[in-house]
Amino acid sequence: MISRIKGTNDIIEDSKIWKWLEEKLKNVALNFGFVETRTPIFEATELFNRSVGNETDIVQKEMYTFEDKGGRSITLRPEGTAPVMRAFIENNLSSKGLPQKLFYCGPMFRYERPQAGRLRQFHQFGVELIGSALPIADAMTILLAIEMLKAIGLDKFKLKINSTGDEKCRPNYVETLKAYYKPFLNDLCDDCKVRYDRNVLRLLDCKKDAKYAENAPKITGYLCDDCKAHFDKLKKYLDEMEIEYEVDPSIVRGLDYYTRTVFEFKYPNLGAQDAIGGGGRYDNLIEELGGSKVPSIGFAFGIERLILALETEKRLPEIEGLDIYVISIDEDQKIEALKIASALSKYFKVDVDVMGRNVKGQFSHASKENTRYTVVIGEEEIKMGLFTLKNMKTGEQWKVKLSEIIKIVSGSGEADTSDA
RNA sequence: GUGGUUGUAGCUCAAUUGGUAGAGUGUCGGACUGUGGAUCCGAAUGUUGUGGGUUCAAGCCCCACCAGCCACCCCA
Repeated sequence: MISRIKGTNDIIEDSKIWKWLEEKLKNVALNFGFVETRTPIFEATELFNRSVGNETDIVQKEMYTFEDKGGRSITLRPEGTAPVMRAFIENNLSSKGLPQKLFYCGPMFRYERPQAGRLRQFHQFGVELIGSALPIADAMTILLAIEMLKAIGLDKFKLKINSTGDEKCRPNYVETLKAYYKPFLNDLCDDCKVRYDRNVLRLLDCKKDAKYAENAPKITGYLCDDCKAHFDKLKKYLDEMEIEYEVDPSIVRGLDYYTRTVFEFKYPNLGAQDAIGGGGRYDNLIEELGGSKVPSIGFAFGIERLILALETEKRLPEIEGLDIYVISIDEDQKIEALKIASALSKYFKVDVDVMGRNVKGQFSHASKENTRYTVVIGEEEIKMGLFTLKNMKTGEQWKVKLSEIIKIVSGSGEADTSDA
């Protein structure tokens, strides 16, 4: 037997839940004026090296990179923002006016050790608000994310925000942090020794060396005036919208392109993989990718993690069953049943027997499929020109015409004939 | 990538010191030859994750690999 690749999933029965979830998220985004984008699943490796950052874990060890037959280096996208920004530049979207409000939904790939809530192919729903440097754009983005969580019935999330500064103030902070950590350098874990040179900010969220991070200088104390004003204003906006949040200086994010605002949504009882979504501002990314300077902000949710959260909350939607199952008594009525089902399928979700089950078996199957009504066709019905319609919940049944079936099942009429 | 743990029917799990693999549930059928969800009866389904090894004999012991889970790392 050939089995699926480690860290991937077949979504079969759950596809109904996925569809429900994606529709909900999509509708919120559409109602806020966002437009769906679909960019390729693979991109030039260079795109991620330059945007996500050469020193990040994603680029260093998690990318699915290969050479195609033309000798080009290709990478399966590990995240959604860089491809969308590439498309923004390539399609000259800024000429259509700013802001551009885009969303995307699809698979991402990272080569990591799988565990619950962490897969090698996983799915993200992401939103990008492109073109504004104002804190009101941050507020709108975060509001949108919260509206989405509420729309699917998740309300126990924790919003954590932080500011990582910009090119003016971050270098100072990095120096300050290095100076602080220097005396402990030999005591730090091996990972942190490497991080010290590569990306000192990462030291802050190391669990092993948390004791040093506690007393480390906080970036919020080292922001330049502009960054501080931006952050203060965002907090004020969130307060005014009565959005609860926690300022968490350890939120650094693992992608290099973030500037100023970063945020994460955590959800309780999900184990170690409890971040259901996250995002931030990226004011220099488009410029770094060869476009003009277009400040932007965005975020992404992990679909699998949202579903895990819904499971822990027991908030998964009830999957609707069939409206009508058309039952044939004998072989003779099989084709008639199919014709009737076909006519009814214009209005309802319908099914007929293709397994040659007897009457009892067909009822039983209809029941198992959560069917609302059954229509029975036998010799008797064909002779009378009427069908037997049965309400599977109440057990009531009537002899009715086809037009009557449509009325009753669609809920716009009661049966006007009785006895069966 | 590191450490730990688990893998038996579609699903949940049994199987004594190593001695020919079982139950519940689900599926299908019958009791009920035109009526489901209740009850009773019956049937089918396994290379015990894969491949080696030890042994008269391996689901059980040993090795390797694969996969899941937990934690690290990191993030969605």
